[in-house]
Amino acid sequence: MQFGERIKELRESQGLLQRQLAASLEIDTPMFSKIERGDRRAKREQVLKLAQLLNTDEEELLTIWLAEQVYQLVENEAQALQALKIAQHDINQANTK
Amino acid sequence: MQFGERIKELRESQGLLQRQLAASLEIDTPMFSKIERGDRRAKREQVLKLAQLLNTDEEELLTIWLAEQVYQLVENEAQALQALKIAQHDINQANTK
DNA sequence: TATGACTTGTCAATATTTGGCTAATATAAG
DNA sequence: CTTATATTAGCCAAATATTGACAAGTCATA
Repeated sequence: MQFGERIKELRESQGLLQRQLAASLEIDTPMFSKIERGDRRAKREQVLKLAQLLNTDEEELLTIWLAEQVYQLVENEAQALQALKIAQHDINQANTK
Repeated sequence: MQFGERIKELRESQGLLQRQLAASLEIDTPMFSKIERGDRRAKREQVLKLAQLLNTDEEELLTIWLAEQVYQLVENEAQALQALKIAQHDINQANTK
């Protein structure tokens, strides 16, 4: 599930329009549309605001938003999986330490 | 093993100076120093050139270079591990498809 | 002290991202 | 067929981030 898809799903389930959420985020509607379609990425603070506006779990949104960025960073690298594995290991090290 | 560390290790094992590699990369010595210490990140093309200059495996360098970027992207997020897991899954999907 | 290797700090150049504006498309109602 | 509303597409400017150069600093050694 992509970030934009999820936003759209939540927005529509609550009968909200793009322009309403756009106004709350203080961006224009075309910009919001692009975020929803994955054409532009949302900023972290926008993700947090969206979680509030859509009455949904902040962590869930942050997770898929982050995952999408990681994916975009490594997607066309042959070493993507290896790199992710190393990063995972490093995070674990940092956490247990 | 960090990217910069590895570069330094390889460089020293071959008796090369920072200014020599810097010249080959067409950057100045201070810039190279920063890359080696992890203060600045190398560009992808610089990684490839370094692999050549240091007679080492291009894939190995690319892997740790990529891993470092992934790490920096997620390091201060509580959802880091979850996000990495999702990204991994998405890469696998894309690969098998 | 003098020299060579490396590091630090700051600033300008460059590239990337973000957002706004206008116009286009789509859908539905009259 | 028009009109009205929602969404999308394309383009350009503003804002931000990245990259690099330069000057000055430290450290080690002769």
